[in-house]
Amino acid sequence: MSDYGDGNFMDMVSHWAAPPSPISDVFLQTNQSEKRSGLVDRVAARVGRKIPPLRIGNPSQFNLFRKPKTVPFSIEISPGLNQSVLLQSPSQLISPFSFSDDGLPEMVENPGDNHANTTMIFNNNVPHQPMHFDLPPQEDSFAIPIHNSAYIQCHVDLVGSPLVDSFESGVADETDIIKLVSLDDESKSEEEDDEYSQDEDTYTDEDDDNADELVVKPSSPKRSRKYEVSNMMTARKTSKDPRVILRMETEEDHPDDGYRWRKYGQKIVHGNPNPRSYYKCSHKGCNVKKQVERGADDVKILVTTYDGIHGHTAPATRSSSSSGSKKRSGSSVPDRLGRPPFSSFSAAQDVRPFPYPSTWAPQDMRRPFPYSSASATQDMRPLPSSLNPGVDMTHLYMKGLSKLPTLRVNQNHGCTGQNDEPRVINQNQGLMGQNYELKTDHVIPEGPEVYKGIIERLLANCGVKVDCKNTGEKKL
DNA sequence: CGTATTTGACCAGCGC
DNA sequence: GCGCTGGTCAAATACG
Repeated sequence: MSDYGDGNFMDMVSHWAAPPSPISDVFLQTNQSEKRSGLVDRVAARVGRKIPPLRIGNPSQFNLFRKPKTVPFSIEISPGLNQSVLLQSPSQLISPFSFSDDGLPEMVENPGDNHANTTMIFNNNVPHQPMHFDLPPQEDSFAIPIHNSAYIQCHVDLVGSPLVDSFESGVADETDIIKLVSLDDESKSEEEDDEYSQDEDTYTDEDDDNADELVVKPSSPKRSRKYEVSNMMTARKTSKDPRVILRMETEEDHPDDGYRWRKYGQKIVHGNPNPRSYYKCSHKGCNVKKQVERGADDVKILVTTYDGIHGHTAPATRSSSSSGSKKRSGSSVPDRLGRPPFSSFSAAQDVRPFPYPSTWAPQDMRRPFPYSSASATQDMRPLPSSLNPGVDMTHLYMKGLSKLPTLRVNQNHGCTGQNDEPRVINQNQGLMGQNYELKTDHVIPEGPEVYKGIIERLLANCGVKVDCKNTGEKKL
């Protein structure tokens, strides 16, 4: 990817908006880029640092994302925007399948907000039509292995002055930057670059031959690529279930998402020294699976891939949801670094070098590791993350909500059992970005709701309607 | 003893 | 057909 240099947000914005394109035009037309310009400065001033640039996935980071034919789209979320924001403002979640008739997102401002607060409203009434949209130039792109996938990158910086806690009322979206990223595999991306440098017309996409597959076809020069994306519903060829990929920065190897999982396998996959763990939902009859692995280049990043939708409610108790184990994955014991059990968001930890031996190259890449990535007590890998190892999705949710003035609520709601921090909720903003009356009995979504909300809204933005009720059915 | 994890083996898909 | 790879199975093992 291009280097956004000093991390200045405007570098990214200009980079993004530079080539004339439908999306960039929209941005410019709505003057949002200008507003954001000021926003960035204000936010940066508040947090005492520059807004980090959007990160475009490093193709070498996740071998998970290598297969070119399985590239739908990618969404990256800037620091300060996490799962909770998706729940609060799902309209911010962009899908290339959710554009209006002209293929463009409709930009609006949230009402009742003095700050520039751009969200995107999509017209989902455009089924099964090829859509054209321009994407920001990608110099690093990567593939997601299954069609109908969403990719979320959540940076959760809890060190020092947590970004999400640094904002004032009503500015929940100031740094909520979502970026569509075209996906492709590393090698192909490189090839594209070469070809673009020569003659864009020479580009051919092997996926073009497959009408059933989602096609992300560059058809314009590198700096202003136009992509054609077939409808998602017809793109679903190889995946039976919707797949959502979550990327988040956390030390915990198996963050609690509210469901109980049984680990059934672990394997080293090509291109990633970190093992991938395979989990199945422990609920009887539920076929939801997930894969958890660390990024190849950045072990701070935990990549969780969910396959399918739970057709049941989450277990009543969440304490056992983390791997479902009694102790192995629990955080009540010192972690692999010998650190004390998780109790709260803590100060920064030293960044530690990742101690994989450089010469380590097992003949059989499958199971060279004597540890389980899902077992914090057994997995002795030090992780160079500064995050507290006990962060789970509920915590992320809470941290996200805490962007706005906080309100103590009944701690019985969504108690994780992992810390005693008072639960806080967003006073001013509801789940849909609407203003709420101040209430004191808001139920804080628990892990299942967080997870479900993310999944549902991801899929909803992809044009997939999901029914997560107890019927066990799902509508696609 | 029940439950969950570990891990070697196996299978299927894909590319050559 | 063969090898590679990702995904899964299931017996052994670990733990409370």
